[in-house]
Amino acid sequence: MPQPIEKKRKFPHQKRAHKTIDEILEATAQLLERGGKAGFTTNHIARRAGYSIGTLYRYFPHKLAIMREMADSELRQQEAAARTLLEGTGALDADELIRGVVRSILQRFSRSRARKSILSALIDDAELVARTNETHRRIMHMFHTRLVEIDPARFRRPTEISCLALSGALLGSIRSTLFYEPQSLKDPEYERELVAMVTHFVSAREPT
Amino acid sequence: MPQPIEKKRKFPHQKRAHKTIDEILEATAQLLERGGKAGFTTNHIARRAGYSIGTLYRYFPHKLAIMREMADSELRQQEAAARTLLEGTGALDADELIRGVVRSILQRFSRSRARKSILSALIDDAELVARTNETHRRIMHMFHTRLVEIDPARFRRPTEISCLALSGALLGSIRSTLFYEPQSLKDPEYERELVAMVTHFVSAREPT
Amino acid sequence: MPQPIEKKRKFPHQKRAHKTIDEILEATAQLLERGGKAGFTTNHIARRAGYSIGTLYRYFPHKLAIMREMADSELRQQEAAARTLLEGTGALDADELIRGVVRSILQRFSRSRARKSILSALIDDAELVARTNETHRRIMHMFHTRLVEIDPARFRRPTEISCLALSGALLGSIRSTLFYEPQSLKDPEYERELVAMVTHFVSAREPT
Amino acid sequence: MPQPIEKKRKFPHQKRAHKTIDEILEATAQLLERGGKAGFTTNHIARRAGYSIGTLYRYFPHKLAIMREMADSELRQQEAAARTLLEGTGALDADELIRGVVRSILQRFSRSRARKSILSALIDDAELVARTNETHRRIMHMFHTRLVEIDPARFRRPTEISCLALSGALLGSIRSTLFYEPQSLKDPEYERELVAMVTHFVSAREPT
DNA sequence: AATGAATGAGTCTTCATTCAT
DNA sequence: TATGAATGAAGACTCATTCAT
Repeated sequence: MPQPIEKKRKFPHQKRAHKTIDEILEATAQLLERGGKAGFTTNHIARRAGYSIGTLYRYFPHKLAIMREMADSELRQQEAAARTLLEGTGALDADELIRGVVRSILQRFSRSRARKSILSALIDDAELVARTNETHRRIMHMFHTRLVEIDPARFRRPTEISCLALSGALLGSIRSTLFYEPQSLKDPEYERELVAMVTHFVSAREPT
Repeated sequence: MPQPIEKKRKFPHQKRAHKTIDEILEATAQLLERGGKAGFTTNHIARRAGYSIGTLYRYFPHKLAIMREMADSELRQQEAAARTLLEGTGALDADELIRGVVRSILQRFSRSRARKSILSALIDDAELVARTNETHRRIMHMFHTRLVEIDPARFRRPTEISCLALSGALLGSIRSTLFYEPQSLKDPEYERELVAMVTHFVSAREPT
Repeated sequence: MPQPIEKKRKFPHQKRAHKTIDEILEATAQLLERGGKAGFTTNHIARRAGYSIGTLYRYFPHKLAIMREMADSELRQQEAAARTLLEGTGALDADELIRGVVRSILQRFSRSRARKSILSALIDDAELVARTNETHRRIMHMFHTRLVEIDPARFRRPTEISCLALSGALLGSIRSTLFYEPQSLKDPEYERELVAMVTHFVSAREPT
Repeated sequence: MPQPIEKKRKFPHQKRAHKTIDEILEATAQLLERGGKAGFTTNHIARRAGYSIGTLYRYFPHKLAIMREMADSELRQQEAAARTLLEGTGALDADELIRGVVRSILQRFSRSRARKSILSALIDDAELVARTNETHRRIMHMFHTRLVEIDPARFRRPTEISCLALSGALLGSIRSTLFYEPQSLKDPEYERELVAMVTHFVSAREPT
């Protein structure tokens, strides 16, 4: 899957277009869900969405654009969920917040089996990988900053690198578990492990 | 110990086969290193290895088998490196050991850019993903066990799930950094972050 | 006089159809002018003309019909220009007339870069090629006949074949220059070459 | 037909390769001959050549390359024929030489009906058009120069522009006749017309 | 055993044309 | 009458794999 230049597709008056686009994205997710990247072709997507291949290309300039839209949508949802959590919990204490974050991410991943395939599809597209990591890092930064606000003595200050390491660790752990032992994603012990890891990670370090 | 794959690995060695197989694997690695998945075809591999495509198919039944052999070889090396570290450092204290582990993994990843492509190329193969995760978990278990031996009071006991979480976190963080900010892999601060994370992860937990 | 094509051209004019048809033809010409055959699609034509693709197909049964109408219109203009030249210059001497013809054709070609694309787009259509050649031959015949009227002693009589050869030579030379060295089209020396060629061609031959 | 970048195809030991290539080119010519550009697809070419589409792409990096090879081969033959004529006729007088040139070109065109389609296929490819025109111009220059050698008093000196005009006129006339009235190509009167045209064209001009 | 020419199913993408609204 | 969403046949090109030599 190369990365052609973006072309313009003029969109009709956003009404029925949205429906078609959503159906195409839905079909893409379904297709990715079963079978992964095998058989993941534009023709299959179109067929499953109930449209012709021509229609698919009316709304997306190329295959990669479909995946990008999926991923962007996912990232938007993740960021929105993070903000909601942060705003709705002004009163929460730090531990509850940490638990909330971990749980929120875990739920998101254990809910949709498609994510797994999306992730694997993503991996070919450098731009998407970058966008994803950047978003995750930003979310982690938001949380970590909030924790410091809540209890400046207990938590260390976030840095670029600490957020990189943390988001990588948290998401990476979830990702590999998703592939390897998806059922563990719902195991309370697994959640506890992650919470502990995050907690220690963001805590102020005693000089070693 | 490379051998023709999926021929039930009859005997340990098969004379000159070794050499050919190694050269094919080497060519595969090189090809993946520059160019990633683009242009990564069986014909290219054969050509670069200095053999004909027909010869390549004498030693590997299909492309996936080459990838699997590569990955297996990599995993074998990783496990061997881990054992060496563990054995050669009987006298090391716990902190040194942790630092040694992290450093060893970091070096392995920052050395070869090929791993990145290999990772993405392999992610489609469920069996390989499983094998990889299993190995990493086993390695983590070995280390964690050793730590407990060194200082039973300071470290908690490893569990299946804790090793899963830890290996996912450690490797996942490195993986996403590799894709997103490969230069950070050599940043001492990044190493410190990982060391701290691992240290806390394996430490006995104070009641929260 | 554009009309819906291949509907047997019932009546000379059909109210507002004229305007739409002209706009479509104009859009076609513009599109061909920039970009040539690349991106030259019915949808682009319709969009640029400010109509929907459906509307375009109300006025033209298929893409080829648009091209034909364009070409026909061009031929009609060429023939009209030729007649104007012939009528308006009753007093001109023969050499002036020849120069006038050559200059008129050259100007027509160097004015619009679209002709180049039109030419190449039409070359597949045997009927159009025939129509074009026939028209050019007819025009040449008109001129040659007039020259004989002006000075029967100096000029030989036109024949079917001589007009074919002459129109082919004149237009062919211009055509290849248009493709290969368009700037030469405005070079006075080039014009002189053509004038000389035509002059000799239509002159009475001394016995060789 | 876009113009992708040339890729490299490593050629096997020129033995059987040549055969396959020739068969592909032959099939291309045949296909172009009947049906012109309609149905002129890579798959058709391969099928007609008796090979699979994959084989075709083993020898040609893309469709355009096939046509370029055809055209180049044609041009090479034309130039070779011209040189042969020039060398073999050191003793010929000027008129015989002119007649020889015209006749040689006419024969070449009336022999192969494929040329017609090649020409039309060519027209999309700016590079080929340029190459073709350049070759024709060069050939004309060779002839014109020789004529001056034979009889410096009778013939004017060739210039860049005169050769452009002449080759355009000669080939252009033939081209349009080929499309429009191919049978005239064998008409002695048509040949005489062309000979006269060329003769006058290269003759020294009396001051007008 | 080695070679590499040949295969062809499968992939993405385009675009003229139709037709329900 | 106008619209534009939808269609789908068709085309260029790739690449894992086979097999005659």
